[in-house]
Amino acid sequence: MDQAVQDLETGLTSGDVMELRMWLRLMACTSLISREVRAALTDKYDITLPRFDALAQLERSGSGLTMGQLSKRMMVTNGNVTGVVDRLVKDGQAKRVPVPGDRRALVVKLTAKGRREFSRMTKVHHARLHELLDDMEMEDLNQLYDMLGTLKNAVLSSREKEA
Amino acid sequence: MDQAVQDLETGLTSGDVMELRMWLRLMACTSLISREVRAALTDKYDITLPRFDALAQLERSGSGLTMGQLSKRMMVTNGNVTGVVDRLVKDGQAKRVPVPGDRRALVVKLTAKGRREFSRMTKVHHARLHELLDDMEMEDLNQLYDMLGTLKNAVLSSREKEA
DNA sequence: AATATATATTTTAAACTTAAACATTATAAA
DNA sequence: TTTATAATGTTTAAGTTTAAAATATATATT
Repeated sequence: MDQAVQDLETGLTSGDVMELRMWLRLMACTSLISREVRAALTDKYDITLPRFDALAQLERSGSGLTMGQLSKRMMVTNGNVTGVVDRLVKDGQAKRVPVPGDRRALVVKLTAKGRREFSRMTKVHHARLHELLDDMEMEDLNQLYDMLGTLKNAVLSSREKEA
Repeated sequence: MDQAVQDLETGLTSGDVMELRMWLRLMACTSLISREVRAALTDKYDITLPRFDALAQLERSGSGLTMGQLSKRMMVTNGNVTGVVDRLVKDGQAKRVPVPGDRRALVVKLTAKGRREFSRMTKVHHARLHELLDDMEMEDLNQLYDMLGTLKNAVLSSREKEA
């Protein structure tokens, strides 16, 4: 992005200011929706957002994910996933299965109970999201989705350049 | 948003699917940028993102914020702010000042040290954000900002309807 | 084979986060 | 005034999160 007029006070260009504003608003939106979605889930079920996210990734994966894969998809650190999966296992929603041929790795799989309960939870999750976004036009939603894609690619490509 | 064709398998409409996709991508973007910005800050300074956020809110406020106000602006719970401010105080970056006329309330203010250190940190923060968003066209950035505003308003108005 | 390096996961310590309970002070109502 | 209700902030318990260290296994090099 082009630099523009520089503010003598703050040292910020008008581009910097726009970047900052966008970033603050992005966080605000995520935080706002997160809170509502979490509340909907925890009101009805004994589940947290990270646990729900893990179940969703496992369901989507079909046949399970290694701890490392799950960590990447949840975009959290490795050690974090250990604790979340521990609790899923304790409650019988997931299980750890050894990987034949690699004794380091473990595949996490949903249990029948986990799949069943996730299916119920996901209905509540989608319903709450739908309520929250009811005022959004389909067109805006699509456009926002595309713009976020542009953003994501921009950030990813910026990271790659550094490596 | 209008309902559309309903999928018999999942019970989701095409609108639901779009809502979900947008939400997942929103979280992904926030998470992606968060991680980079946090790393930039913690590499150079002994500060965490929540603490930096608190400092930013206090700086912006001019004359300080009560615990409750800070909690609202940071969009986290009341109890959360107690701990974050505790650490700022411990490190001499902020102080709690009694409010004359209301012995329940406390105003959190930046110290000179806090202001000085925040000013240095914020440069790193903006620089990292600028690197990450360098590939974004100014026009796209503006458009994204506007769309996020639409989203924020949609969610806020949806919440109000319920109350 | 022995050594070095890399990969997969867990553990640890410190901090963050939430919801709910608690303590204190303020305001309204009887 | 006395009592009830509300507001402000802290504490607690459980869970999340990170970065860094540790453990165990796999792969590559010599």
